[in-house]
Amino acid sequence: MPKLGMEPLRRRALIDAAVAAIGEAGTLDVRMSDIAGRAGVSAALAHHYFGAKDDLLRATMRSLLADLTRETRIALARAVTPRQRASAIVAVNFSEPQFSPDIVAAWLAFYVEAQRSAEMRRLLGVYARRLHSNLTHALSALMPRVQAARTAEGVAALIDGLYIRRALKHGAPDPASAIALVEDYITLKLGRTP
Amino acid sequence: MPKLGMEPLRRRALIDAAVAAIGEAGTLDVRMSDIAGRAGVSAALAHHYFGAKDDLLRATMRSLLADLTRETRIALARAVTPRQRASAIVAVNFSEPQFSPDIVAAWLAFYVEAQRSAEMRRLLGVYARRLHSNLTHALSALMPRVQAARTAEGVAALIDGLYIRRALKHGAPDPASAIALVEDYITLKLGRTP
Amino acid sequence: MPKLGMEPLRRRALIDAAVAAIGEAGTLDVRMSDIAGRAGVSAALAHHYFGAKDDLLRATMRSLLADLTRETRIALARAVTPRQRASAIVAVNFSEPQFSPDIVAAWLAFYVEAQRSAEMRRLLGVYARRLHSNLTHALSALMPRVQAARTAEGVAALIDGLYIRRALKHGAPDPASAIALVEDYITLKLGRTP
Amino acid sequence: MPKLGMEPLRRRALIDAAVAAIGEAGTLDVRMSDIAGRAGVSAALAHHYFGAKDDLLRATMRSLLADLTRETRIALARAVTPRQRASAIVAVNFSEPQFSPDIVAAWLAFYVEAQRSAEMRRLLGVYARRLHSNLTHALSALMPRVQAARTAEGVAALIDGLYIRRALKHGAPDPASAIALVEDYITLKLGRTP
DNA sequence: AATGAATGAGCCTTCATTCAT
DNA sequence: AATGAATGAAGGCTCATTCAT
Repeated sequence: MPKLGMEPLRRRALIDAAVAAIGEAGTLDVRMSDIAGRAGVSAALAHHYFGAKDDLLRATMRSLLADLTRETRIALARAVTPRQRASAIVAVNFSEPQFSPDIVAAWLAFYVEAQRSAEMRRLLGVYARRLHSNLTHALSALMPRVQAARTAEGVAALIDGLYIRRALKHGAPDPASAIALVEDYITLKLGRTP
Repeated sequence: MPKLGMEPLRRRALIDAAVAAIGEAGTLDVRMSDIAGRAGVSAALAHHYFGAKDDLLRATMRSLLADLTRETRIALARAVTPRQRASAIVAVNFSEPQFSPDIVAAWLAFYVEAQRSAEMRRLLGVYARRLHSNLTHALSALMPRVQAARTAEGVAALIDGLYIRRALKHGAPDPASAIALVEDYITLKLGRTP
Repeated sequence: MPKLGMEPLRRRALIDAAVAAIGEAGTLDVRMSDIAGRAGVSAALAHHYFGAKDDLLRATMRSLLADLTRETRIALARAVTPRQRASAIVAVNFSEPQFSPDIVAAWLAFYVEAQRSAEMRRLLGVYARRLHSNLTHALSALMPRVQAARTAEGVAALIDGLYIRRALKHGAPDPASAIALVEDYITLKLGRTP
Repeated sequence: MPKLGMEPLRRRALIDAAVAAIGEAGTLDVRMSDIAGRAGVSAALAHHYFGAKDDLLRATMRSLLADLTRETRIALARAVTPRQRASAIVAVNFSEPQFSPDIVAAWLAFYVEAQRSAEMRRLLGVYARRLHSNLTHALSALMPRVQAARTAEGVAALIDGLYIRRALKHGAPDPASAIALVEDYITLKLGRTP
């Protein structure tokens, strides 16, 4: 009987290493051997478990999406009022580790890749629609539906903008002020103080 | 009898070709031979005029920045009131050809590269600070300086976010609705300020 | 409590799997893991029993040779007259499973490998000399020895040629017409000899 | 003006080098860098001119086929009687450089590859059909058409068989005795002494 | 007896860059 | 001024082989 059960551990380690490598480099253009090295294994093993580099990258992106989805679900479950639901969605996007420089940079790298890869585009599209849908749903209780959808777009754009600025350290928004900026926007749209 | 005065023409053609190639690919990871081919010359000539690929890329980015700077200067010169100045800055960022898909994608590509290249980071920093300064200056006539700076940050983030969403076709904002979104934000901030 | 007596079973299964894999691929360039998989075991086990890939291939070739040798011996034992002996040798080469596409393709693959491997060359040489010797011996009773040797060469060349054409499906000779072709050749040579 | 006109020279040199490398190795499994090295250039240049390894191999096979086709055409043009035409076809297949060990081994390697590559199979099929057609046509003037076709098959099989035996040095047929063997077969089928 | 785990070596391929003309 | 020719360096991927259990 050989050493057993390494596969899930290695897959996890390789995906984590990929996030770290991509986040640090700010691009998907990292070497398989770098990723593998960070995970403490050979490049050959990465290929053994994932096939080609693209497969590992796809798995990595799915992992990022899954993390965000899970965190969002948890945060939404805690929220009671519609306003709290909207705030919960915003908060998750700027919470640790989602808003850590590496994760943010990795997100940006996948965004860029989505311009070329249909699969990446599809995955990001799913996330974008869910974010929009969640926001619109929460805000619809507080304003007309059309207004809610429009506000959701503004919030989504703000989140993306703050992400890219975080990645580039332009005005390097810290989580608290990022949240404050978006909350302020929502509050203004609601037309009353929180 | 060599053709004289070709240098400026070739440099311009190569830079334009670089913008087109990068914009189409959505990344700086395009071949020198592709760029040169679009400009109708050989890759060797591109090296002759620019040295290394990095040099051509830097020149290309400077060109994008110069275009935006020039357009901004022109638009600001036309504006009379502070409110018009703010709107002018916003409008330029969403006017043709700045907000065309290729230009937007090229911007995004350079943003990403800035994570690695100090020179790119410096160039983008100059632009970011100028945008922020211009906005803050215009808005300071309409609200307290601290509020103005804060609003400028929001506007900048919105612009970046709308750019990335344009590049990815997430909600694919058209110029008019993008401008409306940002103008709405400014108007809200103004109305709430006093 | 390890299973006992598995070795001969595994070796046989692996050799059979090698023949099948090589025959299907038409080359020795098949993966150890493919061969092992066909035998229902891991690649590591194949190494355990055979050492290196080359060793397994050599054993596989010996197996093919042994099969052919055995069949030839049986067929020759049944033959009574010299003419029958010649026909028996021919018939064996085109009988099942010797002339089945996979076996034929495997033979061809080993032929090719013999250009590089001295051991393969030696093994094939033994078989070639025995074929020639058997044919010459049978035909010597019917024609002068020199003529018999020459005819044996023609028969051997025909057999090789029909094998390669079978492997490539050039004119895709079926067993019956292949035999007819070679028998016709022998008959012609016999009729002309006296 | 750069150094010009190297392309046809390099392509020719690379194809010749490929034939030599393949002929020596007895397989298509040779390194691009080996082929390029024999041609006195880098592997990168081979890719520059041919694209992928497969493309170079296809071009190499086409070259072998073209050589044989050309030689056959020349030889047929010289022949007067049908019997001479048949002999001419045979003679070409065993003439220099067609029957030189390297060329023969290269042919064999491509034969083997044809089991996997549809393109190779197609190319070889064209050649096989032309050989058969040429032979049948020549022999049809001397015997019934059905007999002629059957004899052509025998001749083709003999040629293939003698090629493979040449490649493997089994009985290592020299050109003269190879021709004699095939001519003898044709003569026997014609039913009369030459 | 048997295998999952793991890797080193090797090859194809790409591409920026240089050079001679 | 311009380019075809040419290459070195680098990265992805495959596969036989070894090892610990």
